[in-house]
Order: sequence, then structure tokens, then C-alpha cells
Amino acid sequence: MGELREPLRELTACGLPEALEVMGERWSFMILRASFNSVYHFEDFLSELGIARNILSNRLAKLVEHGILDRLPCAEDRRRVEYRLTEKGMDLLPAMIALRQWGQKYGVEVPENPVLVDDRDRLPIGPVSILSHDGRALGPRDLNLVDRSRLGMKDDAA
Amino acid sequence: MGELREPLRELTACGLPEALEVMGERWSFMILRASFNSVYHFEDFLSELGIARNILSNRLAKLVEHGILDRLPCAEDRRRVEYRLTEKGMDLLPAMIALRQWGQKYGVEVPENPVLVDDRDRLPIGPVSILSHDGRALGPRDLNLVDRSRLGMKDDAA
DNA sequence: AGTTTCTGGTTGCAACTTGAAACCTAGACT
DNA sequence: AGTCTAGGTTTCAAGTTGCAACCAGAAACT
Repeated sequence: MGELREPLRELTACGLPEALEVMGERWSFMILRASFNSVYHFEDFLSELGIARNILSNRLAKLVEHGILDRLPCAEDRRRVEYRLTEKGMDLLPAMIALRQWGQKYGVEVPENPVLVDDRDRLPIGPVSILSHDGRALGPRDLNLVDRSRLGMKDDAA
Repeated sequence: MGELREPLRELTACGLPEALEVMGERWSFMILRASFNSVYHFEDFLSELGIARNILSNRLAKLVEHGILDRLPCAEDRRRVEYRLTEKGMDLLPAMIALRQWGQKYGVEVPENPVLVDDRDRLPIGPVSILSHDGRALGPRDLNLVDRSRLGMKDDAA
């Protein structure tokens, strides 16, 4: 498969380009969502998402290759294959939910249906949040980008 | 521009497809990051990202169209244009950071350089978290998908 | 055994998207 | 005027997507 795209330059060092290499592709997040929604089989993804066959095949392979899904041939019916989220895949949940909440907030009024709830009390979850080291929720305005070498310093050199 | 792609079906009602319509495209998140990193001008995005001119032009237009960036012609030099994050764009930060942290966690060892810190104490932020309605941090295993109609009920019908 | 069906693919081909490089235009600069 | 600059468009080759048809191994039926 022609994997000749440049891996999204990173003149700034951070994990985004790496993350986007897989998840930046069309359908990846939708497959992840379906996967989290207990969709495990090829034909089920196919009809759930309305994606083209060859593209689904390609994406599943890529997600497996990147360790986001496991590909498990079923023991009882060896025609079937199960695609299951790995731990690494599960760790994409905050990103997926954050994206979803954003879409919800600004999208057309769609009362989301399968609602994500806290297993403990069955109440809908709150917003995905950026937390400080000690657990305070931070807004965009509370954030700052500083050079590694100046961590902990107030930048008085302004 | 041929906007004929299907808007990513949603047999399940949620904000993801809407969010992916803009942010699912290649470069969108990288542009957002640069934008958050105080990059405002066309030529600066161009050299910062190494993206093709026409694609950058197209993406910026799309981000503006979706209200994620504002396009402000500079008053002093009317050749110049400033692209600035809107409130809606800022609200993508949790998603962007979550993605970034995931890439950081699983990617090759890159000690991220401009580090995101809490403005208050200048210490690096913690992980982006899924919170319960009352602020407890939830892991993937603490989540459940339930039908809108059964909110608050323990599903004893198992 | 022989045929049919089902699952998860692959292949072929047309339409669309991407990227590199050249070109364009309004506004500054001298 | 003549040149430079910022932000785009245009052109064209190459890569990606999607539809539809085909394929192979494993059940299932007869």
C-alpha cells in the first residue's frame, strides 16, 4: 500500500503528528466509535458506517497495525474475525469523547442517543477536561506554552 | 470546491460526524495547533507546517467557514491577513490535547518542547480526563452506553 | 460429495484530493 | 514607474476514495 505521504512534519515537538498518522485518516474515529459501541465484525462495521468495503479493510488493517485494534479469528466459526479495542485503543477515548462533545455543542441539535454514563450512578458524564497537575479544571485561558528549560519559572523577562 | 463527500453517516446519533467534517481532514489539527502556538499569518503557517500552498488556502477557508478561525485583514498593512482562533476553536483544545497526549504516550520518545503549563503555577498540565457529573475522573471501564430513555436506571434487565 | 451461502477480503476503474511549482493581484516600498 | 511581498489560484501528476464485481475458505444444506 503506497505509504508515501510525509509523516506530518513537527518543527514543534509534540505527539500530535504521531497521533494523526492513524487517527487523522477519514473513518478512523468512526470505526473507533463503532468499536467502542460493541461492533466487532467486518460486515457489521460495513453496514453501521456505510463505508466502502476496500476502505474498511484498509482502515481496519491500519488500526490493527498500529495496535489500536486486535484482530482475533473466531474459534467457533473460523470465517469470522473479531476486531477488538486494545488498551491503546481505549486510551483514545478522551480524545474521541472530547471531539464528540465539541460536535455536540456546536452541531445541529441532535439529542445524542446512546448516552455515555458513569457506570457508578448511571448519570451522564461531564465534559472532558484539561486538568492541572493537582486536578483543577483548566480553561483555554489558563494555559500557557513554555519552553522546557523554563518550567516552573514565571516569565518575568517580558 | 466539490463538497460531495457524504457527511459521514450517523446511524448512532452523536456529535462525532459533525466534528470530523472539519477536523477529520488532514492538516486541520496541525493548523489548530499552530494557531494556538501564536501562528497567525499565511506564510507562517506555510513554513511552520510544510503544507502545500493551495491546501493551506483551502483548509484555512474551511476552518473560517466553520467558525473555528476568524479571518481578520490587518488594518496597517492590508496585504496581510490574520487568522485567529475563535471561542469555538478554543473549545477544540481538550480534543487536541487529548490527541497529543495519546501520541506522546505511545509515540517514539520525543520530549515535547513547548510544554503546556498551568498559568497559575507554571507546572505542566495533567492528563485530559473524562469526568463524571460530579467531577470524579473516569476510566474507559467506568463508562457505559445507555439508551436515552433509561438514564439513571441500573440495567437489571440483564 | 456437491452445491450453496456467508464472511472477509481483493481487484478494476472512475472520481476526487493532495502536493509541487508556476502564475496572479492588490498593496506597500523606493 | 518598477519592484517586492502576502495571500491566493491554476495546472498537472500522483495518491486516495468509493462503487461494484470478483474471489477464497469455512460452514451448511441436500
